Amino acid sequence: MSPYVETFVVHIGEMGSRWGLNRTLGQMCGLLYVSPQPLNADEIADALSISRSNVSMGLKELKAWRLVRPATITGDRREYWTTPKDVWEILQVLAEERHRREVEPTLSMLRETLMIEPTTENDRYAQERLREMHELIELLTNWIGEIHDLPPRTMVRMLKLGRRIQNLLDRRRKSRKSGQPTDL
Amino acid sequence: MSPYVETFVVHIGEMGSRWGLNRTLGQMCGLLYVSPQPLNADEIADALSISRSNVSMGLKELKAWRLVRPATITGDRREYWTTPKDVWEILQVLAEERHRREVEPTLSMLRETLMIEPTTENDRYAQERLREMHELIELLTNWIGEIHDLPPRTMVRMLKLGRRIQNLLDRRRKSRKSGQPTDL
DNA sequence: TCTAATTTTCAACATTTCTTGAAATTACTG
DNA sequence: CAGTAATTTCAAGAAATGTTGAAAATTAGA
Repeated sequence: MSPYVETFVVHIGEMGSRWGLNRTLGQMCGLLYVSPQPLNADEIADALSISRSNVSMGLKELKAWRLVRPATITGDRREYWTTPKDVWEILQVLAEERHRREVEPTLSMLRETLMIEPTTENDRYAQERLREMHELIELLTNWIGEIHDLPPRTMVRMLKLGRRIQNLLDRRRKSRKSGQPTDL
Repeated sequence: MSPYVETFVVHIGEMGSRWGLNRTLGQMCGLLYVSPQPLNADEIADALSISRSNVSMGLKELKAWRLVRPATITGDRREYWTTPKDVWEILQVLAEERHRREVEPTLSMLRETLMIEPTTENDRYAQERLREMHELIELLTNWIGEIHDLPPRTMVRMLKLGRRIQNLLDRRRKSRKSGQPTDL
């Protein structure tokens, strides 16, 4: 690995642990991301100075994260691997997977717990807190779900709009109030 | 702890580790969140069956996360603790702190690395990947920063709007194209 | 200022998570 | 179908993280 690539890979490794992966998984992703060609398991092990079996387990996990995909190199029997090169796609996948692992289980738990009838005063208070938590998380989840399906161009327009979204919303409200027809 | 509260606290503990905290930190937050009154360190240790010193260290970390705040109980010398009761506020704090820990260091690293002149063909390719990554992350970061300062009411409106945001944006583009004056 | 209640620190211990080499499995090729 | 190349599994060891009690430090009030 060139020093240039190494700086990046080492850093992504450190971050990896914070992003729900771990150091090795992060490094593997980083390496594949900046590699012009797909790499095979031995090349990865070699570049990162880790064992071949570690790479095998890492790839297995990264497949589960949908962060690597196989690439066939003609005339070579070994499997080659790469990441998506589109950052937007990577971030989207990361966000989805984290949502699945970090939010969905909590939503289920909240729904289930809210079915139980609280008996004491304290439990009644707790239930109220749980209800609020459930409501907001569900609202956010639905929003993200809807936003997710927007075409990338719309997405970029929204991002570039930034806080001026407020004007747009104000304007919309005004026009609705005044009874004008709207296409929304 | 009542079984009702325990279900919740145990679950938040499990999730805690995925949210960048750890089991104990998660449990402490969960407990304080559903407690009608603030609790002191001994009460926390007792409820969660962990050592007093563990609670002390946990509170220290949770202070750094801005997830707990002290509350004074008159006529008691001990310190009492609680979490914000507003879920929105909690999620916002969590998001901010995670951004600070998970995104900002990466942005710095990318900026620094992009200053270096790549020498080989491979490094040049890597730099291109880094540049794309930097660009998108910066765009997203700025957007989140702007959105963050919106008043909660605007926020809720935007959330409720969901994917219909697309119509709004289409409409705006049309009116700009046709040369009409706009307040945006 | 002194005392006792409370909180914090820290180094040893416990637990969890990660890494590895060897063995087993799978997948090609002649 | 052998035979070999490539990959995966797994149990043992290594490293990293979390937890604890004892002791030090801090604090509030007498």
